[in-house]
Order: sequence, then C-alpha cells, then structure tokens
Amino acid sequence: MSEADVDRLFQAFSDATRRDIVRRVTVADYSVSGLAALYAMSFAAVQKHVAVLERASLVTKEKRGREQIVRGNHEGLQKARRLLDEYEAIWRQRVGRIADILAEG
Amino acid sequence: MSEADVDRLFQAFSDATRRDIVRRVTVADYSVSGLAALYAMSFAAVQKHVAVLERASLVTKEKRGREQIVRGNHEGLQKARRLLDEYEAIWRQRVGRIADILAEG
DNA sequence: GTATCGTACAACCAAATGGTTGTAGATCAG
DNA sequence: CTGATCTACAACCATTTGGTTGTACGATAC
Repeated sequence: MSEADVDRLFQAFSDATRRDIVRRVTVADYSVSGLAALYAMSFAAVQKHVAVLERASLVTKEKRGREQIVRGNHEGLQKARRLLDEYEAIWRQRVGRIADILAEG
Repeated sequence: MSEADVDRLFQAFSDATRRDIVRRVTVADYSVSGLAALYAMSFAAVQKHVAVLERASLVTKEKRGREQIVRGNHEGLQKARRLLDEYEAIWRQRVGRIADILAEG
C-alpha cells in the first residue's frame, strides 16, 4: 500500500457523513439514493462521499438494475486497523525501552 | 469525543509527513526545528503539521529553554484505534447474523 | 412510446489545506 | 550588549474539499 493509499484511507474516515455511511452499509445494503435520503444534502454530494469511500477501498458498488448498491468493504477497514496497530507497536517498544532503563538504574 | 474531534484525529493521520512525525516523536524527542531539518519543506510548514497533530491529541509540546520539545501522545492514538475497533465490531455482528441465517436455512 | 427513477458527471463556488515568505519575540552564546 | 537560534504568527498563494445546480443517459413502470 502506497503512502497515497494511506492518505486516502484516513482522509476518507475524516468526515462524519462518510463514517456514518460506512456504518450503515456495513449493517445493511443501500442504494446511493437510499443513502442520499438519510442526509440533509444533495444526491450529488452523497454520491461524491461514496466515491471517496470507494477510492479508499472502504466501500464497493454493485449495479442492480438501475440502482447501484453500496456495501461495506472489510479490506479497507482492516488496512486502517493494521496501520494503527503498527503505531501502537512502536509505542510498546518505547515503553519497553524505558522499562529496561529503569530496571538497569 | 465529538464528531469534530474524530474528524481532526483522522484528518491528522491523512498526511504522510504527519504520520512520519508521529513515528519519530514516539521513538525519540525532537524539537520543532529538529523535525524541520528532516523534511524538504520550510520550518513554518513543519510547525503547522505539528500544530495539526497537537490539536488532534497525537502529540504534545513542552518548552525547554528556547526549544519546544515534541513528544508522541498515546491518548490520540488509542482513541483512533478504539474507533476502528468499533467499526470492526459492527462487521463481526454482521458476519454473525449472516452465519445465523445460514444456520437456520 | 413516454414519463419517471437512479445514476453519472460537469461546472461552479466558498472554505479549508498545504505550502511559501517575512516579521517579531525569547532565549542562549560570546 | 550583540548576534545567532528557536519559535510563533501573519499574510499570501495554489490546490483540494465539500457543497451546489444542471444536464444527460440507461433502466423501469405505465
């Protein structure tokens, strides 16, 4: 995963509407217009949010008749979690070093 | 934590320079100018990145003489991880429901 | 066929973002 | 005291972001 991919991933999570979309489509299927009905903004605005989530691999779209069904994509979420886990690991290493120093002294 | 706080948190993570700063200051102490020396951009630009990280609770600053020491702040990182864990939990619930339906059928 | 629905996409706009330079205030070294 | 260093912050600029409206087109309903 490139740095640009990571940028897209966290940037996608940095908007409350998009986080809400991710939650909704993980629980149930929604068409784009079904999602748009939930928010106080235009259809086109929601469409753009979905596109941002799609580029970040947090959501997939599947055509069904004239509708486009949006579904949660576990892949993107897992990537984000693994990344934060790496930072956590760096922290634990630091804490470990400090503990070692205290043990020596 | 407000939605705006979450916005700030993920937005702070959505830039490669800022992610690198977080890694660095978790491992060792850096002054702002010490960090600035690492990147091909102006001091002021790095200063702004540090400010973004500070508002997101991913970093703290502490004055030491004329320097400002930047340190990693575990609090923000933990918050981010917990948030992603919530999304993961929603996923597991979904997978569980599907498994139940399959078991019934 | 015609009207409607769901979607895509372009054009536009205001505000935020990520960068710059320049100025000014503290603090430290000599 | 003087000069160098570290930081803060304002002003500015180009690009991106998050929103809007309008247009066009495929799929569905009647």
